[in-house]
Amino acid sequence: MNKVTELQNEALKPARRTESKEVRRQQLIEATIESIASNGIAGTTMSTVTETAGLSLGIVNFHFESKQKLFEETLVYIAREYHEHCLRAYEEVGPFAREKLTALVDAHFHPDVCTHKKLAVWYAFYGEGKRRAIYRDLIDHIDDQHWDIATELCQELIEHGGYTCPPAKQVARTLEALLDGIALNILMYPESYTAADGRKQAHTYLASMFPKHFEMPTF
Amino acid sequence: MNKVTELQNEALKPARRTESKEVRRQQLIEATIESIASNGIAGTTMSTVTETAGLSLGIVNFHFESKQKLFEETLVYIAREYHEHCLRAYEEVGPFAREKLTALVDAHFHPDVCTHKKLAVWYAFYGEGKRRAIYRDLIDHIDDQHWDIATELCQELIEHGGYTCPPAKQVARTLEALLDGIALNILMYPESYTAADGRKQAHTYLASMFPKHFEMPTF
Amino acid sequence: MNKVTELQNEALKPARRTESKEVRRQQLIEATIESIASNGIAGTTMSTVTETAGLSLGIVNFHFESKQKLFEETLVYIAREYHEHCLRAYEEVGPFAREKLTALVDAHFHPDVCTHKKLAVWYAFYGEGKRRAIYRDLIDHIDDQHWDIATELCQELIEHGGYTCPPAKQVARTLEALLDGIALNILMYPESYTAADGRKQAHTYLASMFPKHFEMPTF
Amino acid sequence: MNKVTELQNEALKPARRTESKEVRRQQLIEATIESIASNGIAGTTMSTVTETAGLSLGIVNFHFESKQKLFEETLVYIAREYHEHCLRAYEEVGPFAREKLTALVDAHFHPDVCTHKKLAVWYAFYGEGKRRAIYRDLIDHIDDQHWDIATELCQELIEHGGYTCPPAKQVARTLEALLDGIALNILMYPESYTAADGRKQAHTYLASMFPKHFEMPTF
DNA sequence: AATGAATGAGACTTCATTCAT
DNA sequence: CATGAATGAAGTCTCATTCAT
Repeated sequence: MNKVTELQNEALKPARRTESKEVRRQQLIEATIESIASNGIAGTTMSTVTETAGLSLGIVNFHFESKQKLFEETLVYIAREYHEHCLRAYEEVGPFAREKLTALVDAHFHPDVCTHKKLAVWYAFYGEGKRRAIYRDLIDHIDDQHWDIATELCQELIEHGGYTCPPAKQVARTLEALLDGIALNILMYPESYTAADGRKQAHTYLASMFPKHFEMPTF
Repeated sequence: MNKVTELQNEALKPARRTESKEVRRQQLIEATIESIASNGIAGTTMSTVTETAGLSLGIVNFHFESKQKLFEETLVYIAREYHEHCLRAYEEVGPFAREKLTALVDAHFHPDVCTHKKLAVWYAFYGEGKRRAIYRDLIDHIDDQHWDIATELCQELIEHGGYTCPPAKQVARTLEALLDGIALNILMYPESYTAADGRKQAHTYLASMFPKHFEMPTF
Repeated sequence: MNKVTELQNEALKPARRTESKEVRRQQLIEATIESIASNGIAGTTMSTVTETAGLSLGIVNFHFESKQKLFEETLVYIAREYHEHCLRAYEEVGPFAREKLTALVDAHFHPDVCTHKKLAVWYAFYGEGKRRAIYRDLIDHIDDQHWDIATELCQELIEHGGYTCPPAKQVARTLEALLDGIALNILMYPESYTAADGRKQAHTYLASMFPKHFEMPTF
Repeated sequence: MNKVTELQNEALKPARRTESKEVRRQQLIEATIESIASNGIAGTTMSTVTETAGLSLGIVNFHFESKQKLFEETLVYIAREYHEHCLRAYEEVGPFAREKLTALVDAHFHPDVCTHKKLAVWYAFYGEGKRRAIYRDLIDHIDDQHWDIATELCQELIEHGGYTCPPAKQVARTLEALLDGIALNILMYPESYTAADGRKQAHTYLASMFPKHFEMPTF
């Protein structure tokens, strides 16, 4: 029985009182994302999480050590999902640097990871002050790895296109910063600025830097 | 009596138990910034604020309606300071668009406004979920005005330089997003990425877009 | 089938998933003693008990009505064990009052009943306030019976030795109180004061009161 | 204004909303004693304490760091009161060892310190298992000092009376253990065994050991 | 104006008990 | 019989707000 069938069967059965530990953890993490997006970190309580999940108050401390641990695992979950999503996109397309960079940027704005909810969680943790160091350590290496890959691809493009532009490392860093800034726009102005807008803006930057490889979108 | 004279008089008098309302409010707002930067919004309490200010616990509710209001006024204070700082820079330099855009970007990274503490406050509010709408409304028009000015300046440069590039509005938006993304970097990696690094990166972007007007920094 | 045979058979069989009700109850009571000794009554939970017993959490409520009942049965178990142990000692030795009193005191300090763990349980219940009345009722008649026996033996010694001393009832009561106080010492200072020290101290009292019947220990 | 007058005036005034820190702490410690006596340690909650004190729930954590700290300070309070009470009795009477030992024993049973409530607290902490070590450390040196004083007095009596009896140290230890055992009796059987009974029993022991110095009570 | 003790709602967490498996 | 996930009441502690001083 494949996964999809399993999930369909699942839907037919009455809600099981006891789910597997992994299913419940997943359920709670998703409720946490939901709640952080709606209420912020300061406004997210054990109650908001469990009510969102439709479960009882005590269950979080049963599956997670504490609220703090739940938050950490939630951030790790989102970070890992994003990371794997991007890596997969990077690996499955090919073989040209142009294609790979496009895939990477498009992955960033893909509806699976660039949802309002998930962006809200990212920025909630960014703003967390005291705990920023903890959260940063959790996602540090992911940031680094993205930067490395982007640098490598930019380097290939620069060599191939004979561009006179800043070093690949700088271009990649600017690209990453731009993606972050765009994400903030999507988060803050969801009604007037969408993921599609963001994607177009990122492509505009690529076309500006590497005109021989990327086509400038029309405005 | 102007502000300087007032401060001088202040120094001559013994510390007054009862300061003017405005001085106290200012003092509390600065303590709030300090505390949000150190403890995050969730970790900022009336106690952390008043202890930072060296005042008594009860005083906040005397000078501000509530904690919520204190937070709002704190954000407004930072936003207004930033805004006026940028506007002044924009107005005092002249008359060329190149000069004004440089001034605007440099103002963004000026040590008065681009401190770790103040960036932390910005991003703390960005991450606040439920209250995001409130905070956004407070700073919306500031963002808009910045974008308008930047657009106008880019437009001038494009016309003057005869660039074939995306519309000025797009370039300006990308610039704004980039500045936001750079600020996040300064916030997250204060040890390895400074305001000076950020400024250089922003100038690199300008030099890439408008090579006839801006010199590419050396790397 | 007697108890020894039963235990031997037990060893030959593979560990049964379902033990007889009595074995499980015994196992849980012993785990309760262990846990109360380590964690106190306030720190003893269904989890600490079942973990100590190596069983699953839910099992207590299957074998005992409630936690409260488990506690009561645990106290009764210890009290009964102590009582039967003393009675047996009293009955098996003889026929002189001197021998019987010695046996009674020695039984009190016997390694089977005067363990740190079991003393801890006694005093845990003594300190239980609200529930003290309940627990007291459980062990009341045991205390009384001990006192009666000790009184009878002292009476015999007094008559036989022609001592001029307080009434037998008083001497017996003092002996009982002394045994309680000594037990507290063993509980509180396990490293510097052992059951053997306690036994010696009790014998010293007997030798002081009944010098013709008991030899004073040497110091 | 002496203390009594002050207290009377106090009673006439309406309950003050803000008392001095020391008064509140005292009030809360007394409520804690009350509650431990009624409910045991396991049954004593922040609610039972504050309700007994007629104050609001949050106040304990304002005056004490935690419940744990409140408990420790409560035990220290009772221990110190008892200790000072005994020392004062010992010092104020004189000059003979017989008088001093009498004073010491009588102090033990004095209505100020030998109340049912306070005994309940002592034994509640004795029975506390895991925390026993902490509490023991708090009262260790008091026990030691008592033992030292009693030993010294017994030594004097033995030398003066020319008794052939166990070493003074042993007699003193037995006396202390007896006092503990008697206290347990008072605690467990408050209706049939009073502090006066206990005092008489202790005196009986002294008269048995030192017949030339103490008169045997009549029965 | 300023202080800080007091309040009490609400947060996190624990845990006795239940019950589907 | 046994398991252990789930529940939810109750506990400890925090903290925004109030208000007597």
